[in-house]
Amino acid sequence: MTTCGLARDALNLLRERKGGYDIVISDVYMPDMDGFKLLELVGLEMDLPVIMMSVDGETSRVMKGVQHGACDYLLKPIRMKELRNIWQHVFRKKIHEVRDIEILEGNESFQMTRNGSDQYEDGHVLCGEDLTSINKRKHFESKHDEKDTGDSISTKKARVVWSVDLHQKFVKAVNQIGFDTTSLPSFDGAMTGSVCLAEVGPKKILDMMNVPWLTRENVASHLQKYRLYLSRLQKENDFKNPAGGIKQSDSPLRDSAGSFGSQNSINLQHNDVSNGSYIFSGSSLVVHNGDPRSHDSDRKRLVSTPVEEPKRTLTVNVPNPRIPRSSQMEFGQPLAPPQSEVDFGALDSTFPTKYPWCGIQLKKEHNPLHLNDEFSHLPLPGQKQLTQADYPQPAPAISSAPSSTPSHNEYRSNVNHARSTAIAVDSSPIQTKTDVANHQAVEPNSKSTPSLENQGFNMNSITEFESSRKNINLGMLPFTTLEEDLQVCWVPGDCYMNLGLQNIEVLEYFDPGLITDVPVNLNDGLRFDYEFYDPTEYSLIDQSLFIA
DNA sequence: CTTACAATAT
DNA sequence: CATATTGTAA
Repeated sequence: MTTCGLARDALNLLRERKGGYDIVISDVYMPDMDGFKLLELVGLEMDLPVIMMSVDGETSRVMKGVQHGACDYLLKPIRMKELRNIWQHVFRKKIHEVRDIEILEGNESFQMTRNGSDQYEDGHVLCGEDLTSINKRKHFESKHDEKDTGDSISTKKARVVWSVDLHQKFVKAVNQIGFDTTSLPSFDGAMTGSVCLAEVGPKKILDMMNVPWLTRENVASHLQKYRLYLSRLQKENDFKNPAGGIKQSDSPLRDSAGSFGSQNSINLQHNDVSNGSYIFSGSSLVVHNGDPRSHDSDRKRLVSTPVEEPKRTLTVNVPNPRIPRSSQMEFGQPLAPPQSEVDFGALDSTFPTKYPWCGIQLKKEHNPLHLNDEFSHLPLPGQKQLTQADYPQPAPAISSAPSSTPSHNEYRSNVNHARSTAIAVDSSPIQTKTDVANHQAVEPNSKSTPSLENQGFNMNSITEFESSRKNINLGMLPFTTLEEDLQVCWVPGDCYMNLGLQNIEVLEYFDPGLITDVPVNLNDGLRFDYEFYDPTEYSLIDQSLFIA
């Protein structure tokens, strides 16, 4: 990527190296030339997509840009999201040229540029930046205006997204390693598991995963998170059956792992490139009876959980001092074949069974399972991120595909909230009723057109989500005793990633009819990664492109 | 403003 | 390599 302070310079570069650049991003206001003039010249002399940007969002100006041939007009505090989408312009163009090729690498290729045969994709940015407007946009920008923008963007290391897909690989690797080393997974014995884990290191995992661009650090970081997650799960389990419960806990864990595997299979392959986005439909499928609202289920789960064991929650706070990491042990159980889709099935089965009870308290035993499930979810959360973002397209498909695969939702939303919830929860007792009311109000929409709404996404919903959960809980358990409340809180923590399990439970919970209310929440949850695709942008993109 | 994630430092 | 800290994004 090349940045220029003056339009003339940019023009000269473009003329010198025709073919050396793929896209031009220009500010409307530049010291030496009007952005529209540049746009015009570029349009006349070369066939490059030009994107205009400015702090000025006045329609007349935007229109002018478009009329002069700009393929996009970005308002200045430009966000990564928007930048992620500009590659589309290049892509579209290239497609015509039959130069597809690596496009695919997509994600990163776009900004980082890989020099490959193609020279590179450079965009050159001309701009006088007015960073001023920007919020955080940073110091870097302040320094050298123009360059900074471009540089900062390109420079920044792309964050790894740990899509479901990726996470699956990760889990698989962990399990395999554990498996091999221990060699005898046969028992549930936590010990074994723990041992295995101990042996598992980022390096090995990285090797196993076989994902080229991933670094050891990435894996290490994720592993850290994963372990935390595990420990958390363990804690919960411990509480549940501190002494005897062992069995249950173990098995469940395994299941969870397996579930992941299953999901993987389901996932799309596009992912590799970058999409992690959609992937896991599997879980969702399991969850709902047909409804696409995967999220809902999660939340529901929360609800259910509370029901399950209220008392403990209290204790929870002071949970077992037990070995913190012990949790891993369970985890270690990887023994169970990772791939097992079976687990999934199991889940499903559970679902029905639970269903019946739904009424109120399903409980306990399942919990452990749930936890596991949750685990699996972990991976999902990250999806949005940059890297993946680029590729996108599939997402839309999801929406379209609705009937068949309502499932694709993303877990991630759930994940994030979990903790917050916990906190919030405490307070919740009081609020509960009110929340519920609100929640319901919202719901209506979702119900009417679940799929649509999903697409529509609810970006904001986070808060709503949480509230919704609470509501649900409340709704479910009007009485919620203090204890219950506590549980609620507790659960959330666990939740981190849970989807499937929660979903299941939720369903049960809901089935009774609560569902009607609940559903709304679910929809919200669905929102997907949608964000990537702006509706507008989306339109821009030709689906055909992807298809190709 | 908070939470959660991934990166980076220790 | 594990854990703690930091920086960001939602």
